[in-house]
Amino acid sequence: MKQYIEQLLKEAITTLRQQQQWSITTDFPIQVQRARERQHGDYASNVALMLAKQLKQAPREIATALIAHINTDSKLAKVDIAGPGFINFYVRDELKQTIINDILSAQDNFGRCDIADSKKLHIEFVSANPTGPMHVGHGRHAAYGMSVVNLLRMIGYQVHAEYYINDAGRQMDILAASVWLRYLQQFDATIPFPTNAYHGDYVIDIAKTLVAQQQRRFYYSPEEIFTGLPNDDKDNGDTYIDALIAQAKKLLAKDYAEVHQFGLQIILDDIRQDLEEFGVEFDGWFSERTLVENGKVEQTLQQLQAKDLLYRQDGALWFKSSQFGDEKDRVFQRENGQNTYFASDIAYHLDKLERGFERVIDVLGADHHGYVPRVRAAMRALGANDQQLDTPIVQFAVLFRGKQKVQMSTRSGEFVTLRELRQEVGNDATRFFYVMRKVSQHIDFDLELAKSHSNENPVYYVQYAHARICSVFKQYKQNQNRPFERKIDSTTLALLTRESELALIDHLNDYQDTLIQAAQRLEPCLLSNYLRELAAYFHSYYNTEQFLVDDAPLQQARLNLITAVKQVIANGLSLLGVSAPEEM
RNA sequence: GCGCCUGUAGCUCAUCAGGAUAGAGCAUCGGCCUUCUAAGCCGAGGGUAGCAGGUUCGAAUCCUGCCAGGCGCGCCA
Repeated sequence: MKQYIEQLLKEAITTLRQQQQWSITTDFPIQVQRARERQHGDYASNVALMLAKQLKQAPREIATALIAHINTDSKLAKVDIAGPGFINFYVRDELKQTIINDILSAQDNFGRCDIADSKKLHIEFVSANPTGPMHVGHGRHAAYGMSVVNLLRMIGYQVHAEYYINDAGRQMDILAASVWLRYLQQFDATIPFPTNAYHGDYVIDIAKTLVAQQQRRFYYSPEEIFTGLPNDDKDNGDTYIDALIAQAKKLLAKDYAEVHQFGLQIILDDIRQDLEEFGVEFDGWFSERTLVENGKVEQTLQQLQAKDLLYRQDGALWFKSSQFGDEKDRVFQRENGQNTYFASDIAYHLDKLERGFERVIDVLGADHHGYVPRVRAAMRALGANDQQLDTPIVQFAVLFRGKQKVQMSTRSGEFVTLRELRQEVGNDATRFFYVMRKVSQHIDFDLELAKSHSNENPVYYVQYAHARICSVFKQYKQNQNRPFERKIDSTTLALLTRESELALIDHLNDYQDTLIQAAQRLEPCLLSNYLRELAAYFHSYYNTEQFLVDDAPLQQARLNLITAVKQVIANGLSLLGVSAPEEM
């Protein structure tokens, strides 16, 4: 409808330009918005106000001229001028009411369109280091990313959702060393555990499993391990743990990879299962290590070298990212000959484009926002168009217990896992809560509050509307013999004339626009807000009108209206990964 | 110091790419269950939109400066 009105305005302007020589720029953005107040009609446009300056005419005059050239047809009841020069459009009720039939016939697919023209899109999210279980910070990424994926699919994108596994870096070596040390402790409890190793209990569990499977196969005596190492790690934890890793690699030799892989696999399986239970599913799991092993990183290096974009300084190999908008150059290869994480990430982004994706989205955490310019720089340097890349930044979800901020660090083992959060609050409330706010908003999540007042979570408000509608139909089935007719004719629909009914119908008409907006702006919160409003209109309707009335046609009309509402609630919630319960 | 994000009712947040009278929930107060689920509805109070300028017919929204909070600024990932 919005698009339709925009078209009408466009045509009117074109006509006026031809007839009266309106000298205005050709590509004039025409804004049509939903009118905020009912008395202002259904849609409003500010074109006249926008054109006033260019045309040097009073906005109301311009509006009058435009209205005279608008082809009002069967869709519009009235077009008029209001206030300083807004043009208000009133859509015929008959037309609005047809949305009910549209919803009832499209059902689960209601709202779907293909304005994205089936373009191939790659989205990467979560991609947490597989060094420990998912915590509540990752949860926000998972919930947000999955909802965005669902929304993008609704508007026609062919989406490939991917999890990038950082299985090649130093963090993974620290994990491997941590597992090994915990394993050794099973045989000799006096073996010290470094400050900078991974302290979480899950590492001990992994180590115990390793003992059960391999017995003493990876055991070395403390003398063998600690001779030559610094006495403790108090002064320089990083140097100490690196020395320990080197020692592990030396002693375990080929077995090191096995210990490394063992820890990685268990954690990755856990992450996968956790996400799956949370309703978050990826189409691909992409290993950083494969990029190294199949030479993609090396190829990238050569490409950069061929373009003379690498230079050596202080023993390291630097990429001239500052030539492409980054604030300074970045290290590609370290002095010790190892490639940086950034190196494989360039190769990864190149690989995404080579796979034929026309649009690439990296969902990043607020702590990685500084990373964006260098990725863009790399893309541009290698001849790609960085306009294809979107990088929504997810702000932190900070947990509170009462007034106390919960510190979180995977390394120290102090964190609330996503699993714990899900168990305490429930999947539905957790998913909804995470996407209720704009991604650019920090969220303060008070655990005590979430647990004690979980019924106050807005998700229940929306779900309750759905359950209430289901309950009406249970009642209906008990009292009526004839089956419920889902489709209805325009005469019956015309019976829906109450204020609360028209408000609901208007809101149903906005569903698709909401999906499009939410998908294009990568903001699922627009959908969650929409659903809360829809539920509010419904609850209000529920309290003012009776659905199961004696007047059969009216009952028919109302039951169809609420069926449509139920369908839209279910559709919207499912895009957010939230269930629509039949009773509560 | 530099960069990114944020600042709206007592609290948590909306305000749909600059629009018409800034709205919800929680909390407070007052109503509504012999009729479809009261996890609901109706109503009241509560606002200098951080502060100060600027652009505009029009600013919570855009620009500048300042203040406050979060996050970055590694040959970590």
